[in-house]
Amino acid sequence: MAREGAAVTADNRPVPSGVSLPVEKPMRADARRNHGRLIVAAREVFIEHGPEAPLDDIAKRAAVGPGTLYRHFPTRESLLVGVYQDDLETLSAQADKLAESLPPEEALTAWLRLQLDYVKHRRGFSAAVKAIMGLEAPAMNYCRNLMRGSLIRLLEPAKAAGVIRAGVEAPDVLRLVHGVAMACESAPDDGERLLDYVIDGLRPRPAATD
Amino acid sequence: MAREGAAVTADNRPVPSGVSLPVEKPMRADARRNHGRLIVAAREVFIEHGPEAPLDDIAKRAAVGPGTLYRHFPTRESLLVGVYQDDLETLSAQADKLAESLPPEEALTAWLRLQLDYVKHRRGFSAAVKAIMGLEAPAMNYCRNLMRGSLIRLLEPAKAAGVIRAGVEAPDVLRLVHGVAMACESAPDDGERLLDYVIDGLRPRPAATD
DNA sequence: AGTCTATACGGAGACATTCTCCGCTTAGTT
DNA sequence: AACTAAGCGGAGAATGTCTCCGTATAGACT
Repeated sequence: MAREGAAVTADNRPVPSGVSLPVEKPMRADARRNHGRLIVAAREVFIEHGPEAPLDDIAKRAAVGPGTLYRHFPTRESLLVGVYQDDLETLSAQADKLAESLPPEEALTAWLRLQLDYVKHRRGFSAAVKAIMGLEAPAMNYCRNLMRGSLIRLLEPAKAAGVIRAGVEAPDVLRLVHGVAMACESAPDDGERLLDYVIDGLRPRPAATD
Repeated sequence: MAREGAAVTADNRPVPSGVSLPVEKPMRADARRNHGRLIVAAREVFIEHGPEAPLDDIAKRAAVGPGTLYRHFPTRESLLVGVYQDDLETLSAQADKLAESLPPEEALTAWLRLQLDYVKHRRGFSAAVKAIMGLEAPAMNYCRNLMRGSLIRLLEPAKAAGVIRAGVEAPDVLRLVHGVAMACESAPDDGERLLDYVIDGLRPRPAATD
C-alpha cells in the first residue's frame, strides 16, 4: 500500500507534486481501512483470476459488502486503476533506490527490466488498464507523471554517461517499454532481447554489437 | 471476408500452408453464410462499442439467433479471434502488394505503419486479443504464422538491402511493432516516432541521424 | 420432383454478474 | 453522552451470458 502522505485526495492518494487539488475532507478511518483492503484484495483476485474476475468476489475477500466496493470504486475500471496506481507507487520508489545504488546504465536497464517483470506477473492486467486510459483520465495522468518523474531521474544520468542519446524523451521510453512488456507477456523469455533492441535504438551513435 | 480457398477447416478458414489438418466436412451453405455475417457484424460492433460489447447485439446485427452465434463462436474470445484472424488475412495480403510495388525499406516500413493504423482504429481490441493468446491457441498460432510469413517476405529484401541487420528474427519484429502499436493506441501521433526508434534499433551498424 | 436425414437455426428461459437503493451502524465532534 | 454526517451492507432489480430442444432446411439420393 501507499504510505500516508501529507497532501492526499479524497481517496487518500498522494497528490502529484506540483498539482494542487482543492483540499478535500480526509476520509473516515473505517473508510480508509476499507479502501486499503479493497486494493489489496483486488490485486490478489486480479492476479489469480485475471482482470475479469467477479467484483463481488473481491468484496468478499476484502470482507466488505458489495455496496462498499461500489462506493469506493464505482466501476471495474476505477478498481483496476486503483490497483495499478498503487503498484506504480512501489515501482517508482524502486527507481529511486536503483538510481542511488547502481551506475547509470545498470540502474536504467534494471528498472526497465523490473517493469517487464511487473507486467509479466500480471497477465492481461496491463492490457486491461491500457484499454481504459481514456476513461479514468485524471488517475491515469497521475500515473503517467509518477512514472515520468522516476524515469527522468534515471534517464538524465544515462544521457550524461553517453548511454542514451540526447533527444530521447521519457514518455517515449515508457511507452516503448510498456509496449515490449505487453507484447512479451506470453513469451517472457524474449522480453529481455526485445528490450535490448529497443535500448539499442535509443543509444547515441556507434554502440551495439551484432 | 477471407476469400474462398482450396484447403479449409470446418470453420471455412484457409489452412496454414504446410500444415495439413484432417480434412473436415465442408459447412452447409447457410452455416457458412451465418459465419461470415457474424464476423462482419462482430467487427462493426467491436469497433463501435469496444470488445466488451454484448454478444446478443452482435447476433441481432447479424440477424441470427443467439444460439447460432454461440454455436459458431462458443465464447467471446473465439469471436474476437475470428475477427482478428479475418483482419490479419487482409493485412497479410497487403504485405504482398507492398512487397511488389515498393523498394525494400519503404515496403517494410509502410507495412509496419499499416499495423500501427490497424491497432489504432480498433481501440482496446488488440489488447483484448492479446489477453487471450493462451486460450484459443491453435487459431492464434495460425495468425502468428500468417504474419510471420508476410513479414519474412518483406524482411529478407530489407536485410539484403542493408536496412535491417542480419540476426533479426521476424517474430521479434512483430512483437516490437505490436507492442508499440498497443502502447500508442491512445497517442496515435507518437506511434510513427516510436516506430522509428524501434527500426533504428534493428538497423545494421552506422546508420541513423540525431 | 419427391423423400429423407443430418445439420443448423432460433429463441425462451435458467443462470451469473453488475450495480443501486436505503435502512442501519459508527467515527468523530461538542 | 449525545449528536450527526459519513459510511456500511445486503436485498433485489437490471443486464448480460449461455443452453436446450423443438423446428426448419440444405444437400444427398432416388
